[in-house]
Amino acid sequence: MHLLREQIEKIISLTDVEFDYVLKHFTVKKIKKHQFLIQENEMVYQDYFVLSGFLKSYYLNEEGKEFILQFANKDWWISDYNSYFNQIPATINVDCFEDAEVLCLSLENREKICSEMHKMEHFFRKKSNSGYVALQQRLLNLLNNNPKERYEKLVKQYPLLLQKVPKSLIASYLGVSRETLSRFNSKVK
Amino acid sequence: MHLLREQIEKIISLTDVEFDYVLKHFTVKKIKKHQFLIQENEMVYQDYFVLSGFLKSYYLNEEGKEFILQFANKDWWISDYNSYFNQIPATINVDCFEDAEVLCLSLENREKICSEMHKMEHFFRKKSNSGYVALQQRLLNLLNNNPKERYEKLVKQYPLLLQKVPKSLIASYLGVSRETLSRFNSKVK
DNA sequence: AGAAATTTGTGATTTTTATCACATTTCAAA
DNA sequence: TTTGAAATGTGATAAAAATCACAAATTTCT
Repeated sequence: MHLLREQIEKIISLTDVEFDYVLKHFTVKKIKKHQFLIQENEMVYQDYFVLSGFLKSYYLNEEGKEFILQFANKDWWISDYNSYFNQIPATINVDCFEDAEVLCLSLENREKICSEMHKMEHFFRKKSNSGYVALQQRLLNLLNNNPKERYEKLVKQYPLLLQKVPKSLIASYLGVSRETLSRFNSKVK
Repeated sequence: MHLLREQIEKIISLTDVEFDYVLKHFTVKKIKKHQFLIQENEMVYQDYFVLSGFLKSYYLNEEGKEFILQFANKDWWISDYNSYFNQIPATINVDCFEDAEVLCLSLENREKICSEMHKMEHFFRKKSNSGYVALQQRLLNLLNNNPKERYEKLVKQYPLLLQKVPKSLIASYLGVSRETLSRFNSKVK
């Protein structure tokens, strides 16, 4: 079954016709490594559903230091949601670090299918609720745990991430310097 | 106009009859200072919309250290959303630090009005989206800025909060020790 | 395959912030 | 109004993590 349909049907059920109709509101895009989907200061017209590959969203501060907001592979959504929802220029970047294929959903199309299909509005509400809860967990983890504990939790939760993603990016996701993170591996008690 | 209606009508419009119907799904509750709305390990049956007073949600770690997730006064919603949405025991606490009056919305009633009124599902989706974006901003602020910068941003964004809320709670919201935060006031060069 | 670029590991040092200790002030309740 | 409890300020010290510097390893590109 289509990856997107699988995700949607975890929350609501759709007939073939309905799913085809939903899918018609997406466009497909292929991106190569190092290519940008979203760049700072530009408008954000799409939310992206990842079919394959690996992407990241990140903020670049004044000194050029990178802070990872999110990684996304198969079955994840990624965008600059502040810019997308509020139609203001992006403050974060989204780029590809492993050739990817994504489905693009414009804000107009999102609102269109939400207003035409109550079920789909329900789906997106549920997704948003889950996203909120997940972000809150991450915030709490950041406040409550020290870098080593955060790293260990991440390893436990997403062991495969460590294979795919350079350590320096993991560090910037966890809010630690790459050197500090590197020392955790050697000093494994 | 009713405080809740005002908030809802910023996103959708309701007739008097419709609003009354929505409101019927809430119950009113008055709480006194130091009273709990949600306690760790207990089930969370309600989401709370604040009519007046001041509440906070926080996580208590093993050593008894408190991490503030959220403050809430008039016009804000507060709960343990992970527990509420997923019907699992609470991991955070919500208590009152200034006598308050809240509207309580059970998960069943929330889902009921969402399924009966497409408009209300739309409202809650939009609220959830905004909440997600706000949390993401806070996360980024935490990753990117040092304690002093975080404090200054907070003062700028919510100047009145500083009057109402003890400094030690502000510190724990910002993820800093109260001593470090206290030194910012003196050393305002 | 070989060169160049990127990523990673590790020591030495500095900086930042937490922690501990205690005095002072403010607040709340009897 | 007194009395105890909370909250706040501040110094001294300790601990954690960042930064800097450079070598080694790995990946990527041609």
